[in-house]
Amino acid sequence: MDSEQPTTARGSAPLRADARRNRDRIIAAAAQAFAVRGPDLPVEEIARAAGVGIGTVYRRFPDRDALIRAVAQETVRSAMAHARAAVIEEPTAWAALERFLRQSHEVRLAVRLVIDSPGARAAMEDDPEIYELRRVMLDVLDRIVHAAQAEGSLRADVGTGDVAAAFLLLVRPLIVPEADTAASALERCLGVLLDGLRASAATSLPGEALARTALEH
Amino acid sequence: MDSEQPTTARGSAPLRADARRNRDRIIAAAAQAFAVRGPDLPVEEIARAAGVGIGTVYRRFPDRDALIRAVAQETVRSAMAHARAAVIEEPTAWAALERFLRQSHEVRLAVRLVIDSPGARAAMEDDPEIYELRRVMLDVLDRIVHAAQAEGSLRADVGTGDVAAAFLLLVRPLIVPEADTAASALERCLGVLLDGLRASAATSLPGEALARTALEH
Amino acid sequence: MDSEQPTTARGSAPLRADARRNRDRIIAAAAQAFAVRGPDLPVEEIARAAGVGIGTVYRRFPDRDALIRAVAQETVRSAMAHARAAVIEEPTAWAALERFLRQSHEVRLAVRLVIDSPGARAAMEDDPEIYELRRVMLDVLDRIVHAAQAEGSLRADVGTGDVAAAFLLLVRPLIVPEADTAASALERCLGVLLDGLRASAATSLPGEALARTALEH
Amino acid sequence: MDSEQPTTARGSAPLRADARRNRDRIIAAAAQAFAVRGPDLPVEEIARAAGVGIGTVYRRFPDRDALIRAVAQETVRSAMAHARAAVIEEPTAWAALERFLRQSHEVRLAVRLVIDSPGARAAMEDDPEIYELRRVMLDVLDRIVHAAQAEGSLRADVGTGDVAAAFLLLVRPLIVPEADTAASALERCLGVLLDGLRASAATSLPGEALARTALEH
DNA sequence: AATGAATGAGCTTTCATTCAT
DNA sequence: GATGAATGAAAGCTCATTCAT
Repeated sequence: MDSEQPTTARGSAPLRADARRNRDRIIAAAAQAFAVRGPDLPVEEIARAAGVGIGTVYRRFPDRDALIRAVAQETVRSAMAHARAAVIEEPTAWAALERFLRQSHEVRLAVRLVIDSPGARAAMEDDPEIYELRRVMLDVLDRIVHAAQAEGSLRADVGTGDVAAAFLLLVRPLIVPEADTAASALERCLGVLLDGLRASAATSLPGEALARTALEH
Repeated sequence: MDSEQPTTARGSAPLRADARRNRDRIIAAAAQAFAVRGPDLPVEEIARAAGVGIGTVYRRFPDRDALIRAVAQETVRSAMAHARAAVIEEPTAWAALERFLRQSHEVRLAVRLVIDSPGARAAMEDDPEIYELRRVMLDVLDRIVHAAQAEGSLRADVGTGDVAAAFLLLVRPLIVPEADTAASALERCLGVLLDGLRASAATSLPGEALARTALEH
Repeated sequence: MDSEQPTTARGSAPLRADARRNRDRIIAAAAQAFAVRGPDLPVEEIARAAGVGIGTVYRRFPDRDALIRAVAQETVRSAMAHARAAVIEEPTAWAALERFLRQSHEVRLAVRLVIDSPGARAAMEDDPEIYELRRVMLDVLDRIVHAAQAEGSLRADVGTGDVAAAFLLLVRPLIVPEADTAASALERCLGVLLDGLRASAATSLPGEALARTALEH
Repeated sequence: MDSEQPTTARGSAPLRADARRNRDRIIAAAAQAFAVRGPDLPVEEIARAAGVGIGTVYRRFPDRDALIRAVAQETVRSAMAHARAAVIEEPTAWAALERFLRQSHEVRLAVRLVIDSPGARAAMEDDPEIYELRRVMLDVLDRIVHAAQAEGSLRADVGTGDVAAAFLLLVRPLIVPEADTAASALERCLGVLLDGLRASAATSLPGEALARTALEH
């Protein structure tokens, strides 16, 4: 489910081995770099981190935004895999939800870039693949939410959009003095949020439940 | 509580009335502009929005970072006022906490700039006034947290640092297709978080409670 | 007829004296540079030639094309003056035509850029001022052509478009080993062309007379 | 007159058949591409048009300029053939001259590249083969001019250099809104020029007749 | 003191050329 | 020998900052 053919294969001939290797390296370096320094760092930095010349980056990705989109796709792709695995493997919908929300660092970047990135916003405009990914992601979450409400574990007054929004809150890097602190702080905030999402904890919320459509284009 | 002396008074002579007016205008325009367009907009844009020449901006603030710091100070200053008012005016500590966390709108920019801005990070380095402000903010929150735990409304297994972290989560702008959606989504997320913070909702959280010191430098 | 107010005044406030001076310098340097090295030379070269920083060029002209357009306008403007003066001052329409075709070096550049530039083509697209100038230029020529045919000096089987085309032939720099040679070769070619344009020299030409409209957008 | 040895044969072994085929394809594609898109298009585009890899282009031609020179040679070579044919086949020297000047289409590119290209100028520097070709071309024209003057059809006050200059005027692409217009405008301009070159049309020209030597290096 | 013009470093992108496959 | 990937120098453009008016 991971080792498919050339990742962006879209009919174009599969890349030569070295090109493929470099492409992967670039995306990995970019993902890393975006995560650490935000989406505004010089492309040259990414090139250096990937150990390639800047020209190589531009041969593979027509411009900076294309690179961002590619990173987003690559990482969301794996986020999807995780999420679907969660649905299948976990015994309860609640557990799946918990796992979904606890998504890894990699997923964090993905979502940030795809759904939520302020800086990379423009990069996503009018990119059908991105829209598609967003839809797929919300689909998965939608299923989890409904199942969890059906089993009575998730409070009934939230919609898929609400949970997605909560997810978005958690997905941003929390900038605090110590990186370790950030990690555990996020873990704990997630815990609090989950406690707040339990059916048993529910007090009233303002407004209407947010449907998934609220976060689609 | 508003007409104190020139904010940056550092022993330097108080500004002439018109100079002071310009300074205020610039900060206001910058705050507005940062909120709308993010922290990356050109200084010249800020000048234009403030209705002054760019030279005037630079006469008042030695460089871009100084302006960012000033905006942060100004907004945090008012955040503090609100928070203290909350403590005094609200009948219960829980209500004060709720109000504190609900500060989102105005505080949002402040906190983003002071504690959380990745881009503006460097701007804050080694600025004693900023450290001071951060400390003050945590002080206020600390008091609220302890009081709320004392009155039994806030779960006992969270520390001031945890609440501050939760606050940080809420403080970021939520980027979704519709601006209105973002606002209500944040309101609702806050509701969920508050439900999760109630003593009654508590299940166990991973790790140790985060002390306020975890978020200080 | 030359020392009017700010040349591109379009409602925007008149430039400060130094800015105006630099603007003029830049246009002059650019005209010179374009004439010598074609329209593809680095903007930085122009800046250097004008004795200003590159930023100054970009402050005045949003991009390279805007600069080309400005040069074109500036020079065509003076071409117009010359042409109108020719109409008024010369005793016969033929003399005016001769003078028009004999246009100076400066005019050469102008026309090349406005009507004929292959490289700068895109720069002119959709620029209403350029269209306007082109129209005006053809207007002037149109009047001369008709008058010359009315007086019987210009052969009757050519249209304004034909004369304009001939003009275009002459307007390009003739690249030959010696610059002096180029100048006199052009003079002599013009002489031959004029001889061919006389009513008395006419043998038949292929196709229809070219109307001025053939060269308008 | 076509199947001579490899053009750049310089003592190096004749190319293998497939290599030769590639070489020809590349030159043809480059000629076409230069004609259509001007001399500034990327080498890679030429490679693509030729249906070969860019590496192959560089194996055949050490650099971009070598390719330009080769294109020039190839096209001038065929221009020469035409011109010589004109001399032989046409009944009068005037007819040969007319045909020579009308060569425009195919010759256009050649001459532009060889004698006249401002951009490709450097590419020609110090290339003995190019000098040779230029000389040959002027030789042919020289013979035509003298013959035409001997038969009394061509005005006596022009030299080979003058006619060559006129040729150069016609050889450039005429940039006008419609491509068709350009073609017929050039035809008509040629007609006018020819009328001006007739002995009968002659009025006086400025300066001295231009000898062929004026256009040699 | 205020203004806005000038500056130039820095980032994005292109493309001639080299080199691994 | 052919291919196309990688390279990096060069050019366009932006914007923080300085300085003349």
